[in-house]
Amino acid sequence: MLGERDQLLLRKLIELYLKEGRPVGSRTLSKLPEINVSAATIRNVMADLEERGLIASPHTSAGRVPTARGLRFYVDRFLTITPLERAQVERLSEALSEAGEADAAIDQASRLLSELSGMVSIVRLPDRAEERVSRVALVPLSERRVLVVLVFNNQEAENRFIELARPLSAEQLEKLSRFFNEELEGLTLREARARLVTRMQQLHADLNEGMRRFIAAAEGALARHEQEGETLRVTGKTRLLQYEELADVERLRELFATFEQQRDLLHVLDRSLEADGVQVFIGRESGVELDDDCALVARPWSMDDTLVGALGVIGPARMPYDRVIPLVDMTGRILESVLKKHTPAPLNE
Amino acid sequence: MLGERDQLLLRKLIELYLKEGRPVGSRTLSKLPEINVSAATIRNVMADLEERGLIASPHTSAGRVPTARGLRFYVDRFLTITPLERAQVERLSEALSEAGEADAAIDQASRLLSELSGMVSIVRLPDRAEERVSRVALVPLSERRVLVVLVFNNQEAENRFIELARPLSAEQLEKLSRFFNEELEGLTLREARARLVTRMQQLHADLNEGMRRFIAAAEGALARHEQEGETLRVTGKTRLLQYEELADVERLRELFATFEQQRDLLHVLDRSLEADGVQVFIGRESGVELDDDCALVARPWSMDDTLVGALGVIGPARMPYDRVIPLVDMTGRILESVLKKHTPAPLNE
DNA sequence: ATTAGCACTCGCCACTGGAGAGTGCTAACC
DNA sequence: GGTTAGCACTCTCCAGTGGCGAGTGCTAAT
Repeated sequence: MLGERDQLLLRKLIELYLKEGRPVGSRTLSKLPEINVSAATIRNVMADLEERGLIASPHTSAGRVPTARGLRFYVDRFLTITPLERAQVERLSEALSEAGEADAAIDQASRLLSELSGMVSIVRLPDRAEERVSRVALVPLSERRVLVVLVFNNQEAENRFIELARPLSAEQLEKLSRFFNEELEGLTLREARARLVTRMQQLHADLNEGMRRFIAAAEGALARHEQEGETLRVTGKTRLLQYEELADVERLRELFATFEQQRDLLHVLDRSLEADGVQVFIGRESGVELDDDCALVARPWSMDDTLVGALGVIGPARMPYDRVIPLVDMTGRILESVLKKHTPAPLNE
Repeated sequence: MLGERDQLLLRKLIELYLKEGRPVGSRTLSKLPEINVSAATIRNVMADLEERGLIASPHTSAGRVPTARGLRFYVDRFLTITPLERAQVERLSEALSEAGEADAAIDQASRLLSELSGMVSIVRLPDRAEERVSRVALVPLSERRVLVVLVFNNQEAENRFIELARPLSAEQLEKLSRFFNEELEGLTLREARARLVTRMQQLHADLNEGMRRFIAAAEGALARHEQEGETLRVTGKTRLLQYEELADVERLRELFATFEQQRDLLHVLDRSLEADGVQVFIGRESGVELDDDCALVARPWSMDDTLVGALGVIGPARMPYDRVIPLVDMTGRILESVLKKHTPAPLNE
């Protein structure tokens, strides 16, 4: 176990390091008002802390720097979180409510998260293929062109254009429209597609050529989304340039490569889904190819009590956790509350 | 005027520089098979070229490097353009046609432009507020919620959700739908908004409270787009990290800042609208805060014979112009042809 | 007009030595 | 026995040095 004094020293060392970004020496620490022992004593303590893997010295004569493990210890035991400033909370609320669609709200969340933290934000998007269709509308545009509007959860819509081999009459469209709404409502995109395929076979006799073709085309249009699969939004990569500890082109390149390779990032975010509330991953802890002096602060978010995504920021391990953690938390909360606003309600027809 | 031999030397120097990226010395040039004069003579010529501002030496003993002006001269006089490889053309065609909506096609163009050139691509988007509404559809979602679908040029659609203070009947919606389609078809978003305001006043007596409110809400929803104003898409910033000549964090930061500040970029792109065909801006020529060793290759693009945007790439001034120019040109052409595919046609109702 | 020759300049690199910061160890102290 | 002062040691950082290679400008000869 760590003694009282050892903990105090570790804490002060880390706080200084977070503030200054440079290795902290025994002399510097000994001058702090809270600390009444001499530099020599501190050196002894430091040797202990180093042995336990909590701090390390970059080289023989350069003071100590907290290791990932040290930072972990700090975050778990010492950190006191400053509540978010009201101005920031209001800014977040406003920006997210103003955005009309869910997608726009998520976009705003990502942008603000990056701006307010000064780091890179990552947001895992809900899988559109898992959202439930609440309404389908067919809009005839010309003889041979129809717009299919898919509405999800009554709060988000997607458009698909369909080119017809031959014209459809207004009645046929009307019939198709009823068909789609009856068959697909409440299904996920994935299920909807499967249903269309099945029904096409069952109803083969009842449908004429044109309608069959249309349904087939619609099924193809539904499929489009699956391959797109943009499931992660990364915003503000540029901001990393301003951190001295990363001011190395080679390093930056690696980091950026990690961002492009979204697979790894997804994996970490998935891990953050396991717990609720904000989680902090420091250095390699995350399992990603993240440098030991990078950290990720993430939080899952849900729609209608189902986890659908996660959001967070990535930055240097030396970040102001006391401000970043509440920021991520609050952004998640606000996003959730905004997306909850429009719960599906029955349609009066 | 430059003599025959001087031009040959300038040309060879630039070609070597473009290939190797290092300053080119007189000895190196003298060894080329095309060149039958000695290094000393070349040195004399070089002194002349330097006086004319076509080349410069980074320092006393480092060979010569073309200046922005020299590159300009090269591009205008010497450059022979390699036609684009068929594989690339096909890749572009396919990717752009597959994308259903215009927006997605533009997105693809931007992505591919960046990927194939290995540099940053920029695309100026058509101003949505200037596109013509071809159809408006109202989709009731619940008692108090309606989805408004705006279709532009029959090939792109946008969704707006409207929250009603009080429910509207199916007949009222039907009436509103006819009203919108009759009033707004063929107008730009901007005009449409103005029209709504005028008509509201004229028809005040004929409309009931609920319908008035709805129209007012619709007018507000139309307005939303104007403030958004994302008019520029920049893709592939990360790629700049790989160029040695920019391998300096300070430099990169400045460049990235230029990209964020879209105003300047827009300005250059606007200049490229003046001429038709591909244009090359080298260094400060562009008027942007671009480093002297950056260049922009851009081309306007149009829909239905009206200029609506521009697209291009930004990269180091030392770029393979012979490949980049046809790439930008072809991407523009293909984009235009894809967007032309669906010309508005009368609706059979 | 062209060329060979030569002194000169400059960037690059490896090496050097001194200053500053911080450590570990030891011996003295309370 | 924990704490402290003292001291030798180590390492980074920086400025200065000198040799090497590349390339130039000038001059004198062709």
